Amino acid sequence: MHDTPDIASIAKLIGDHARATILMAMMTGRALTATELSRAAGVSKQTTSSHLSKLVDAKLVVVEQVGRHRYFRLANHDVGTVIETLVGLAHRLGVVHVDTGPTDIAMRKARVCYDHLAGDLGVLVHDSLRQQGCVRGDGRELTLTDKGERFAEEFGVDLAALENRRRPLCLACLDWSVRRPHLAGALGAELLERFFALRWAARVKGTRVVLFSAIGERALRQRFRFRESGPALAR
Amino acid sequence: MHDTPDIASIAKLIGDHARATILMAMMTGRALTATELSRAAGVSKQTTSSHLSKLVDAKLVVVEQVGRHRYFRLANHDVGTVIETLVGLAHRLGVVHVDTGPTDIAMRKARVCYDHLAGDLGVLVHDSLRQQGCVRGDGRELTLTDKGERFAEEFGVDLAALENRRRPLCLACLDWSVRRPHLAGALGAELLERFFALRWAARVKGTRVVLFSAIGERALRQRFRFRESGPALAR
DNA sequence: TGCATAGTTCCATGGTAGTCGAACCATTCA
DNA sequence: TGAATGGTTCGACTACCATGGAACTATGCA
Repeated sequence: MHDTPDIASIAKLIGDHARATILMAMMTGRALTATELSRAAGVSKQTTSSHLSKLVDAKLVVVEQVGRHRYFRLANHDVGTVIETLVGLAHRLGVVHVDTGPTDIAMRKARVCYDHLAGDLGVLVHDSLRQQGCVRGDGRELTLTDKGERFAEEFGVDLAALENRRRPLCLACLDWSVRRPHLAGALGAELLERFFALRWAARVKGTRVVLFSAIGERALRQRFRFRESGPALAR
Repeated sequence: MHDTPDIASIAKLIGDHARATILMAMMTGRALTATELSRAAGVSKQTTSSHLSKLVDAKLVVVEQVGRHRYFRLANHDVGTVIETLVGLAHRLGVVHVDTGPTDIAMRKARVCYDHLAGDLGVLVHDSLRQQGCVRGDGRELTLTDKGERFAEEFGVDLAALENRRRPLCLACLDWSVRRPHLAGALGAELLERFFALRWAARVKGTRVVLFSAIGERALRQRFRFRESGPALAR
């Protein structure tokens, strides 16, 4: 009992305006980049970077690296609970609006992320496969189930060839516009190849946009049916 | 961003070691004098006075004047909730402020945590209720089962009255001597009241110790039977 | 390849806030 | 009335730390 929990050091971290705003912005559950957070907090990137490293050191926040982006989010539910009770105590309401990404609608809908499909449709594919029990897994690495193997083969993917490569077959890649995972890895890349081969979609030259034809999108949505509503939200 | 609840200024107040210790000392629910608090926090009276006036200004703490004494206590239950969640988070993160001092055996055995029972016996009550299927739940919030309701009514708790309050009925509060949860929330507080009413136990004046009589402890252990291995105590 | 962007580190600066000594006021009690 | 105790105010010292400018690394894109 003389081992008093050090609530002061935690509270001190929250007790700075910039950091509090950063944490509040993360309360949406979405992962945000340092730049977005710096805008939200209204301080420079250097300052934000310093704040974020403190929050990460204290394990209040975790970070996930995707290319040159680093996505930050609350480390666990307890952190959210603390913020929540603090907000309750402050008995006021307010939501921080953060500008998330480009306004290019086509980019948001479907684009290339390295070599696989990202954007709304990429997320749809991922969610569909997960919901149908084709892939499983909590973290970044996903496992392809038996059902998933059958699905892939039916779709014309040569799994044996893919497995020969060193590359992981299935990975969850965090989408920067939707902030929810889409399918990466060897299989993710191969699926995109199939979409092109089937003439469902084509790349728009000079950009990363993937343009689906009306027929192609309909075919995609049919193949990757999504039986409703709340896709288990990324945490 | 300018209308967001100002959680930073609140957290900043808690984010100082002396003030955090003061607030923790008040978690017993007792009103304490400035001098007592200065001893608890280990700072001078002037410093304590300055801290207290800040806490009062911010309405986290209220003061009651009695003669030349001024009794300070937490302003309301929300403040206690914030501290409680912070303690929970601190433990999850494993940050404890080690303060060398005599280990008071009585405190470890049974003490008041804000307004409910903590210590070995508090943990025993929690574990018993859980093992008998009276409460369920993984996180901080627990649910009272039908069986639990019957148990509480039999024990003389007026559940209907408790449910009328805003306060959550059952919460798991992490014990910082035993590192295991005990029962908090409205029911936790009410149970402690019953223990006092039944004359099983009494508070030791001026401390947070709850002293059970031999008869009282036997009665408690009988009522909250705990089948199987004793509480695995580290240390 | 060259350019733009994301993000970090280093550093100087200025403000804020925790601390206690000393003096002061208020209450109680002998 | 004087002494003791509870508690606050004032002022000075000090340490911490949030901040952004500048320079730097790394990644992605055309």
